[in-house]
Amino acid sequence: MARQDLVICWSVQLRGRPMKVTIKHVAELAHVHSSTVSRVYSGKAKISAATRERVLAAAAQLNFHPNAIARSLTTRRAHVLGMVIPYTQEEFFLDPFFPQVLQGLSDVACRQGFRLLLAGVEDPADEPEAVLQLIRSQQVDGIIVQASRVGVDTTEVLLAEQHPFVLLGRPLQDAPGLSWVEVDARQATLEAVRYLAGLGHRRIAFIGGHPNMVVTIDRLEGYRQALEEAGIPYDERLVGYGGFRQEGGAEAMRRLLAMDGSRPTAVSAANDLMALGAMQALAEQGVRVPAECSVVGSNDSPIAALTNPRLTSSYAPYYELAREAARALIAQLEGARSEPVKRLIPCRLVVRDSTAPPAAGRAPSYG
Amino acid sequence: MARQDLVICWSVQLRGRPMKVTIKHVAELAHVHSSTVSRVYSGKAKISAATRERVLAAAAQLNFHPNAIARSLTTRRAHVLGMVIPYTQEEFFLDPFFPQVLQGLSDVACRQGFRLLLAGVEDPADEPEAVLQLIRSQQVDGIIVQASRVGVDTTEVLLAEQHPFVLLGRPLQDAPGLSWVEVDARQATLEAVRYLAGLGHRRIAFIGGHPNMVVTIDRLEGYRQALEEAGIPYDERLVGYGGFRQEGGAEAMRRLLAMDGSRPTAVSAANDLMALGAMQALAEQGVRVPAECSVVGSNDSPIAALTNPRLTSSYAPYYELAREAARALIAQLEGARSEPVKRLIPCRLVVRDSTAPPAAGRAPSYG
DNA sequence: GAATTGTGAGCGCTCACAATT
DNA sequence: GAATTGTGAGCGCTCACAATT
Repeated sequence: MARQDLVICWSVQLRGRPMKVTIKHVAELAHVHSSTVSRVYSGKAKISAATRERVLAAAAQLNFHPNAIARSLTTRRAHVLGMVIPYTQEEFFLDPFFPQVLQGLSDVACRQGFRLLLAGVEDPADEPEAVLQLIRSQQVDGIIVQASRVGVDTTEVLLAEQHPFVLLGRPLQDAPGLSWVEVDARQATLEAVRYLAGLGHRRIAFIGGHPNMVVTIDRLEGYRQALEEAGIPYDERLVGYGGFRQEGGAEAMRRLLAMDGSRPTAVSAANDLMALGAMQALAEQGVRVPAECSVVGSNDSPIAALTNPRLTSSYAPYYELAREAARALIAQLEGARSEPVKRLIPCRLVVRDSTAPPAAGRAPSYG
Repeated sequence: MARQDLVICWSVQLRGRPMKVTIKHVAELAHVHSSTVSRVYSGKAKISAATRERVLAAAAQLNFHPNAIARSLTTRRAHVLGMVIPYTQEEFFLDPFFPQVLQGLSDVACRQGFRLLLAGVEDPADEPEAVLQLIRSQQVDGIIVQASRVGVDTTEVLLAEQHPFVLLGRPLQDAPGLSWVEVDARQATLEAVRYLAGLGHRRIAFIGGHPNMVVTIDRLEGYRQALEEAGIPYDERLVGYGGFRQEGGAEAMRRLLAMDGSRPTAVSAANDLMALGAMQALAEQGVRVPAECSVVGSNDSPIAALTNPRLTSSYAPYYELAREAARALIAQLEGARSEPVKRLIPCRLVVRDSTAPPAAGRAPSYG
């Protein structure tokens, strides 16, 4: 190893930064043209074994490593997928959504030779702007956009400017060119409530996150469909919202418990934190779970198996969701004219100990 | 808005990819030289108000956005911090460590104009190689390296090649030039065990993660120090390892419970999952927590407040840790010759319901 | 003629220096 | 002379084409 050479190279400075070994230095040492060195590293061109070896030997001697930035500039491909993350939003990092999505994205991206660029935004209101800036800067070839965090106007600009992107979440308004992937929240809530009805419950409450979110609309649709199937009339007093937080779930549950005489005997919550909040509120009032009230969560976060009683919850395959998103995005990047992907991934109810048939003694009253 | 112009621009293709609007197009339209446009966007140079306006108007008309890749190539700065993530390691994504670290990194990075590049590795054994490749490719200006995941050889290469990097975690072997940040696991365990001893416990067990990890060595040191302070002799039979997983914690606890006559009355675990596993094993054997055995976790993950009984745990400030790491890394990048940072961040014991004085009836026997 | 290698413009910026007002 | 703008080489690669064996 020519340590000496390296030190000499490093001591050369340009604009205050150390000069790096380039393809030209390698070419010189190997007595070939720089394009030949380029061919060895780009992989696709055919190079004689002898030349390749000479080049690689020279590269090793000089400790040469190709500059990905320079390559990106000429190929117009960064091999990077982008995502904007609202780093001030605590709940974003508490939810299993975030780590599972990043794991799924890394997985597919890495296998296909892509990396992930995360751009933080302090103010969630800046998220649409950050998305546009990131993709326009050409640092990323495509971008994963969280549908619930940008408006229709942003997706319109992305489409108009022909940027490759995939929405994580179903958009409020679909459009022909839009690609999106989402967990099937409607089906998840449908199955959860259907399961509760099947156990014999007739007064089943629903605790959603934020009323205006698409996922909430979807869940509510599943809820109503399950009621209809079971011949249970819809009662809007049994619907509450907890903002996806534990305390919000507890408050919603307290309001539900305040309706004496027509209290629910079961509740389906839009995430596990709110379900835990509901369990907490039930415990406060001395209502036993599941004997006197069944509770079902959503998304099946790791905590669901650790609570007491262990929480029945519908598993949301966020990992798989992210993998689909990355696949769809890379397909857009590689494929000439690929069809937009619009995909709902099914959830699966995981039955544990927080659900049981209604107590015989507590006959539900029909509104 | 010259939509028409845009469409014309886009229709121009180069090597199969759409031709983007560049600084030259803007210069032409604004009747200035391209370097003037560059000055407007680079910010630092002084430009007359009139020229700036003309340039910005032209840029807006053409929907121009600077190419960050090209800028990086000339300035030799990507304004990106890198990190390698082992995406096949389930526990990595289950632990609060990962989301909290990413939140902290995003926070500091974003405020300083940096982004985060994540490079996935399938096989954890490839992590050192991936770290070197990422930083050598010049896609990132500096890199956050997880100390427990690379060897001394990797840090030596990073130092020798003068790459800016900060270790997340205390290295096995420190070196003069190394910068690292770590949560003070020794102090955390010291306080936890000191607290248990203060409650009157004399047979206190310790459940570590993996025996060979630096963090485990640190915790064990804190454990022994606390015992010494309390005048309790060290008994190696009271030390077990659970691999940071719930089931591992349960198994370690079962082994501890098998020592009849000299069972521990308290246990300190190196993370909350193992503490929960221990609680599960205790429940299996009908040992009540905390009445008959106290349990302390580590890191204070969100689940700690949700278990039954709620878990006493030492809070590990991973968010702050990541912020320190990012700050130290950016300081290296900006500062000429900054001192290496070697920083232990204190943890804080959060007392909840899983700890109590030992039961009077169960007199501990002294090994 | 087929396989391999050389040639040199170009990717879209920035910066030192020169020229202009 | 001070403030602003133009000039053009250069960052480190790749790719179409030409030249060579």
